[in-house]
This record gives sequence, C-alpha cells and structure tokens, in this order.
Amino acid sequence: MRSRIKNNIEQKLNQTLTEHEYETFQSFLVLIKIEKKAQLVFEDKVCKYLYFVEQGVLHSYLTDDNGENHTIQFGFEGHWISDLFSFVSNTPATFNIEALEETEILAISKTNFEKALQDIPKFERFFRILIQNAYIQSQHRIAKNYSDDAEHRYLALIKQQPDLLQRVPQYLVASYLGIKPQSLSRIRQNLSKK
Amino acid sequence: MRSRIKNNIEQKLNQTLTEHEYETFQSFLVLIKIEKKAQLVFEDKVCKYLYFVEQGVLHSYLTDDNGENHTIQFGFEGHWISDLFSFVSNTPATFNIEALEETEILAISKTNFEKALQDIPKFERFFRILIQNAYIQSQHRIAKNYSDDAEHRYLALIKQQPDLLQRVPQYLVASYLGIKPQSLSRIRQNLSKK
DNA sequence: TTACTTTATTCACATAGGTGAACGAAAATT
DNA sequence: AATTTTCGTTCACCTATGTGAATAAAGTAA
Repeated sequence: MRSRIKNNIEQKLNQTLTEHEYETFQSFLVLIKIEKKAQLVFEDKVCKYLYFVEQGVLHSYLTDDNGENHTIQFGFEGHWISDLFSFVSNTPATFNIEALEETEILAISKTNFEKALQDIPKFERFFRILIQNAYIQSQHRIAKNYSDDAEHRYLALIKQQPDLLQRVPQYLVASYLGIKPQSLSRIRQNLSKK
Repeated sequence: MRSRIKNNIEQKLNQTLTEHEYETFQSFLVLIKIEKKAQLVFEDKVCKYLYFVEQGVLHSYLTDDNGENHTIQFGFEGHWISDLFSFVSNTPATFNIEALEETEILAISKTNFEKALQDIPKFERFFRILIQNAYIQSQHRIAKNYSDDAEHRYLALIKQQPDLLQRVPQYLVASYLGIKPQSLSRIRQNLSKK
C-alpha cells in the first residue's frame, strides 16, 4: 500500500519512521472505499474510528433542532477527520460524516489506536501534534468568525483553498461559512460588481 | 507548594503520578502572581509559556482591525491558557492574555515543556489529552455558534457556569458570546419579561 | 434525448444584532 | 466624601443576513 499517510506522520513528527514503525502502524489501518453520498459516521451512533483521507473529500456536519445541516469541517485527502469526542468517550456522535466524492479512507479503530500509542512511542507525540494543529486552527476560526463578516470570511477561504468551489457544492461552502446559500449568492454578486 | 495542578494532571491521565514524576514536573514550573489588569501575553510578542491558573481568572482576546476586542477564552483556576500557536511556532502571538482579578499562575517555558515531554513519558500523553479536550470543546463551540442564536448561547453559558457574571464583567461575557454589550442587555431584558 | 432532481440566482420582505447617544449606577481614585 | 472612570441599560435607527418564493441552470437518470 503506497499511502500519503507516511508523509503526513513524518512531516508532523519532523523525523522519519523506521520500517518497523511504519509496518506496525500500517497493520492497524483498514482501507475503506465509499461512494459519493455514503455516510461514514452517524449522529447518535458511536464513532469507532479515526479516519485519514487517502483520496477524495468528506465533510462533517451537524443537524440542528430545525433540521438544518451545518458543515463543521471538510476533510480532503491528506487530512484526518472523525467525531473525536464520540471516539474518545464512546458516546453517540454529535456529527455526521459523509463523502462528497468517491473516497478512499484509512481507518484506525480505538483498540488499534491505543495499541499504536503503546507500541510505538513516537505515536503519542504524533497524535499530540496532530490534535494540537487542529486545535490551533479551530481557535483561529472562532476568532475570525468574531472579527470578520461573511464576505471577508468567504474571500479568505477561497484565497486559502482556491479549488474549494470546484470540489464541493456552493451551499456547503455557505454552510461552512455559517450563512445561507442565498446569502453567499448575494455576496458573490456584490463582489462581482466591484 | 500545594497546587491544583497535580489533581489536574492525574485526573486527565486517569492515574497517579509518582513522587518523582511530580517533583520533576514541579521543578519546571514558575509561580507568577499578577495584579488585576496586568497583561501576561502581548499580541505581536512571542508567547513563551503555557500557563496553568492556580487562582483567579484570565482572558485571552484579540484586537481586530477596527480596534475592537473579542474575548476568545476565559481561564479560571484549574485551567490552562496560552497562545498555543505562538508558543509552539515561536511566532508573534495573535491573542492578548490579561488578568481579570489578582491571579496566581504556574508557567512552563518551552524548554521546560520539552524537557517534561522527554523526561516524563506520561507527559506526552497528558498534554495530548489536555489539548484533545480543548479541541473537542472548541469544535462544539463552533457548532453551537452555527446552530444557536445569541439568546440560546447566553442561556447555555450561564447554565453551565452560573457564577460567570459574578466573576467577569458583562461586556466580556457579551464579547465571548460574539455580540455587543448592548445586545446582551437587550437579551437579558427580553428574558426578564418572559 | 427527455425527464427529473439538485443546485444556484434573484427578489421583496423580515429579523437579529449593530451603532451611537444619553443616562444613571457602580466602582475606583483622590 | 467628592470626583472621575467604568459599566450596564435603554432607545431610535441601521445593516447584514435570514426567509420564502420564483426561476433558471446544471447535473443525473431513464
């Protein structure tokens, strides 16, 4: 299996993995292929894996009391996605995770996750750094949501990820920005007038 | 030094620390006492420590392009606070951190943080769990900001932390909720009519 | 190709929250 | 105690985004 995951780990650790370490870790992973629109994690069911996206895109979203969906995160190839709280606490998930394209994923179960942490000392460090980066991003996202209006958030997003609108439908981008699709249309219209 | 920090660590690890481990870790910490309104971390200066609040309250906030402050996080006793990105990457902070009361803090420098990770194997795990919890909270905060209006967020906040308004001024609570002080006043007025 | 479904746009109107000012109350300072 | 500063409230008006409907465009299936 030739995977992006080795690079992902080595880059975060800032050191290479030995053959043995990588082989061991690899043996903990399961390869999953799912169709567009297939659902990987269900609200109210325990999320039993951490997922690494090998190829494709997923998104995690939550359904609110009005039945509306809010996209919390996109997971493109080379990124990890899960309902972390559900995973670590064995409680029902609050998020759903669904494929936006035909997608290949590497999944690690909780048992294997714990084995990896025990058997390969570097992995405790790897996961700390992985989560640390995710946390930092999350804090900055909160900060931006407080200080910038939707137009600025949209511009920043497409600047940072120019291919986003080619990969995911616009109404999900709107959802991720915290606005309605009509509002994103309006913003785009205003921008095109400028 | 009789500190809350031992409990904090043992509770997250779900196991006790040996005398030696705790002594070692303790030797890495510096006790700082600061006055109300004293500033611990400055936007644009590198944040060189992780802080554990022994007694008192701090808040981290960011100043936007309009010169307005947005409170990102409160740090009450028993919690950790820092500008994590600045700390790990040695770049200027984006957040300020300031005391809201006379406050006692335990600070760990980057050098000592790295020593702790190396010398005490449990600590890599401890910090992973610490950050993991913070990340999970942060994700849920983003989710709630998307699905709930300011009134619901306010009610959830004071339910979860009933003494908050006794400890910090109302305009900072408004800021944390992502609204203006006048709007929080209006919300409270509406609620009192119900 | 045709039919069907999903997605994007536009519009008129509604609403939550922002703005700036005025005021009083509380807290800090002298 | 007197003064000054900070904080919370209220109000009238404003603006960004939401709402619901109509329509068009794009994508998918038959």
